[in-house]
Amino acid sequence: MNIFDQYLIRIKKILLDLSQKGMIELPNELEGITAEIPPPKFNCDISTNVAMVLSKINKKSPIELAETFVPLLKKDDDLIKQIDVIKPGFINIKFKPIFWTNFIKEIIKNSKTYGINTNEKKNNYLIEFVSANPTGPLHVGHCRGAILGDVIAKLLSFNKHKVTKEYYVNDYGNQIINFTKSVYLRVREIKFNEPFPKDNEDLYPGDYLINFANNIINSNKNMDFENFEKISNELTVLSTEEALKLIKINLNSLGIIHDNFVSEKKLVSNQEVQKVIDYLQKKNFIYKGKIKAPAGEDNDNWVEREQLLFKSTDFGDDKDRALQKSDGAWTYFASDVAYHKNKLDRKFDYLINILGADHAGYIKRISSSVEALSSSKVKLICKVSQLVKLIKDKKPFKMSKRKGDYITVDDLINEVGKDATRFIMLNRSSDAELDFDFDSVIEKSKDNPLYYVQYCYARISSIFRNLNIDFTSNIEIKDYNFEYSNDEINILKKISEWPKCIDTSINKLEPHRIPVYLYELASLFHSYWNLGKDNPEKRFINNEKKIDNQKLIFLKAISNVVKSGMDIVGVSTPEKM
RNA sequence: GCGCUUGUAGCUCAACUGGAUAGAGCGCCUGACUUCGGAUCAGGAGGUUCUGGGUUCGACUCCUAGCAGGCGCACCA
Repeated sequence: MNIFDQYLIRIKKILLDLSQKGMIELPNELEGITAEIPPPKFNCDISTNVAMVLSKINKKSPIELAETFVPLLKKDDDLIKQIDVIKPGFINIKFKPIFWTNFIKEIIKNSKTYGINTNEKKNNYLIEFVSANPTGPLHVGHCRGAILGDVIAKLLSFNKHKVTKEYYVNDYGNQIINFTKSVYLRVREIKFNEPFPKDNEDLYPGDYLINFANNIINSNKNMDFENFEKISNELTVLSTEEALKLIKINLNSLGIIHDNFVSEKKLVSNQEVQKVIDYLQKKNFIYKGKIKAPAGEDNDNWVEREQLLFKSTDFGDDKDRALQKSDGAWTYFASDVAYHKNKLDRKFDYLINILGADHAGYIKRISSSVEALSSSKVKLICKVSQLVKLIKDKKPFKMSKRKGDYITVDDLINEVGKDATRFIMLNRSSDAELDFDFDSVIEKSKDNPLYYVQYCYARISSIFRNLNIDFTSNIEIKDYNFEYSNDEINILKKISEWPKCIDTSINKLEPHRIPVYLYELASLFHSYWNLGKDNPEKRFINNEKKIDNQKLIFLKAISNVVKSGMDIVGVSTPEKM
């Protein structure tokens, strides 16, 4: 029920008809022709650029061309009140009120599916996000990408695509060795009273390691904690398990649940890395060579080494990338290539990765590897979530792991709450840096757009409460013999944009459009609500304490869309606030 | 030095895959509560969309050359 698509299809049909009759020239592709939402000032419901797009190829002025389309559009369509041709060549369509009665009838009947693009092919998606190192709790920096990934997944699911949410666990490599050592030293601190070396930069200083150590000691009474060499493998497993447990709790408090956790270590031990290297070697994407130092930096201690390299420059990367360290261990990149081979083997239609801004430089090489592995058949879509700039006391707040003064997901949820965190982190484009003003979010929560949208839903719910009508049940209206006023049609128009909003959000993977849309819808609703102050006719509940059918489903239609939208964002819609 | 990315009202941000006279919130000014919930609403002021060129019927959007901020540029992950 996307009215813009419906009319676009109708327009294209008219064009093909005309072209068959030889009355018009068409380009090979009709892509540029659109049915759009007109700016509010034009007092129309749908506009199309068809005449302007076709003007050149037909050697006619857009206005002239538009005039020939108008009667054809009007023909056999008695829902159209008026069609205007405006300045540059737009064709503006205005519907009769009965159109909107039909419209609301349709979307109430299909309230569960309204907004879903039913014409679109349904695909199988894999989305990898968060994938933070299993060395400690999540902090605010992880939050934005986590929410971005989760909402993209929700969006795709809403549109009936199949989605698998995955977390890649980097439980292999130097970081993990350092992490395990750190846990071990905390164990020694507890058991043998040896102070933890605070000044060693390789170690993880956070106090949470004390908890990890305690948990490990308590549940492994028979372990020989005296001898690190003996227990290091087991301790690594136990330590990363502790960290993952904490990370999962953090994710949960954000409302995020992954379907799979894929272990890097397992990929290595299953020889999957070795296999993928062999595979790429056969395809000539791997050679032994040296990497040059980057220009313009102090490279005094740069050592050129001959090592195994992947030819990512074949795909536009600025240098080839190392796969193996000098001690023979695989680089992070090598096992990630194996991981992506693993993804490809599972036959998804699309692979999506959500990365933090600090890993943006990594995109070229990993997407190169996917191209090489899939013979360019599968494209890896990488979405970067830009940094969150924390503001505290009106000043930027720098997090420092070493000092331990960083804000964790826990802190954030406790102070701001899950819903506000999700809504605010999502309320703007992920391409732009985000100012997250801690104080203003906490203190002046009234200014929070989340509450503005929730309040709209709560107000509608309060009407149902006052009328003793079950808000959550479906409403059946038999008599649709009514027409909506201009104020109401304004809101219905906004509701008609909902499927378009979903479409664009998915096609561009820009979920921030959802909260932005919801805010606009809520704003129209609040305006309408306040009209009732001066004009009792505009109130929902009349003097007899009853409500007209047309107003009842009008409210229902609005609340349905708000609910769908808030579900996608992953925040609650309380009936009372 | 190179790569990626951002630059829109005083501040924080939108702008529907290139559409029309660029929109919101905050802040500032003026107004609306014996109300279906004021966590709301109505109105006002505020713009050379960083700069210069180009493509186009049409550019905040695309190309190009700059400027400014952010991120990255080892065998870290």
